[in-house]
Amino acid sequence: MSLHAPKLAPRDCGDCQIRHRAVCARCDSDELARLEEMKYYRSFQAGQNIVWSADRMDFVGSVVSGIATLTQTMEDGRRQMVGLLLPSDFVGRPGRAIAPYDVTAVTDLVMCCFRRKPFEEMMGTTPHVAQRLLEMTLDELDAAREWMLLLGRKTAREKIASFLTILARRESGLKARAPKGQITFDLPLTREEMADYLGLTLETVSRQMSALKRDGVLELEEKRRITVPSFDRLAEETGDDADGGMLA
Amino acid sequence: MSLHAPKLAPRDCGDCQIRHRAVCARCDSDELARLEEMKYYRSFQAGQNIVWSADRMDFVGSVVSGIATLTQTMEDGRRQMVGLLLPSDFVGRPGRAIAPYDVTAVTDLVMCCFRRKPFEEMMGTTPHVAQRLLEMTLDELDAAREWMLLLGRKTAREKIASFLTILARRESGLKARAPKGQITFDLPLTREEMADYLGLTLETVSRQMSALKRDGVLELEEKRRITVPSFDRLAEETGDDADGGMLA
DNA sequence: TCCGGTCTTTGATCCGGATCAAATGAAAGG
DNA sequence: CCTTTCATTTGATCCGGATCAAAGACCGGA
Repeated sequence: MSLHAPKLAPRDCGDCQIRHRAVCARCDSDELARLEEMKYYRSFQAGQNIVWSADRMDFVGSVVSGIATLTQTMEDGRRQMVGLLLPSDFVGRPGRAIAPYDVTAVTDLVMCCFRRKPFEEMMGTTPHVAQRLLEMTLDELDAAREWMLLLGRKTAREKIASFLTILARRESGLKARAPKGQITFDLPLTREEMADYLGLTLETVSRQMSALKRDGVLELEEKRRITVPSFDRLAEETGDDADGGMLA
Repeated sequence: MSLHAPKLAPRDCGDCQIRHRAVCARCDSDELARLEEMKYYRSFQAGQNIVWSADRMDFVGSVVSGIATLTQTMEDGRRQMVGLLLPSDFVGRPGRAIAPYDVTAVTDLVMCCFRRKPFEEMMGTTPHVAQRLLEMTLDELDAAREWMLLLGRKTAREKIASFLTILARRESGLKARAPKGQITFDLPLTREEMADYLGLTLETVSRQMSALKRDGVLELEEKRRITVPSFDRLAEETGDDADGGMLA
């Protein structure tokens, strides 16, 4: 709930870059200045809920650091993660007050926010901001549909491999289509959270991780730190065609 | 491929209403006239492919009559439907030339189309069109995420019930939240297509339909014509909370 | 009317992943 | 250092839905 002032001068700080890239790649300096005035920071603790399903969500923004998830839950407690927010990802629904899912910080998290109403007003006067948001939403929709294929048709092993492929790709340079060679990265999620993302149980996730390790597809120094000796070898396990799945 | 002239005067025809509702709820008459000039019609036969995955898609538009599907396919033939297009639904990706899925007519189909390029240009000059498209895309995204919950966590019986609930709701007045009493409608899809939508096999779909019939949740006069004696009874089977799942 | 094809139902069996259960490991606090 | 707690691994068993197989049901065409 607390509002945090940026720690660096606006024009220099990395956060602004992120905000700028996420929201508008083409703002002129006037618009940039208006965005600059509007923005504020919010911090959340690991495990803290940011928005509850069916609650009002009066801001939009992007993740500066940390990880957040979008989840849907059934009455009896069955959960399905429907989105994973990594640094530079955008959250929020311009034009929508109510989110149909929970947003939760899974690690300590800092977000760069804009109040929804004034942001929407700016959207009405600067057409390319609306177009940029449309682009981002289409990207999310593509990702969601790719995920539907995973949830509906892939085996447990393919699901794990697909998930790790996305993380590995993200780690080795933003959006690099098919990274080469060895990649090391941290797992941001517990086995249970991975299970919720992949439509599995935590035991199955654990077993399949062990199996992939046994088969030399990955190495686990610590439980949450992964090395993939060969990205291509991992990608073969996803069931996607060779050029690599998550095409946007 | 053929272009079809509208059968009625533009201002009177039902197609225009559909197009108008789908694309822009707030056009003034100048913009309406521009849209009117741009639009054309295309017909497709049942089973015909409209766009292939990874092919260019040089138009956007809305379904006038008939049913189309969006599907993703893995190399080995596993298929997952990622969208179902009913009359008045919008298709197309302004700003995107390439679709990452197949679009297929499952019945004979008529679409009201606009060429993508000029449509995009109009989007740039009339901000509320971009906003309208953003709204529609957010709706699709919500639906996709709801579907992720279904694919990842629901039982076969719940999947079928959820699917029928959507059709029943759609049948009894567009977007009516929770229709009352008895509803009769046609199944637009074969058992196999339903299976591809729900992440099941056609045998499981058939068995669960039989089970729901045996339990009095639905009646099957013909194989593809369904009567739901009580919408609420059906909704109970979906696993969603009482107010009815697919909240937008 | 019969025939061939497609869609659908139903039965029998199998298997991948869920469930139940227990042990191990690793970090946090007294 | 020991206890507590939580994440993870691993084992044993079960079950829902997949797979394999066969038999209707329906339709259009000869």
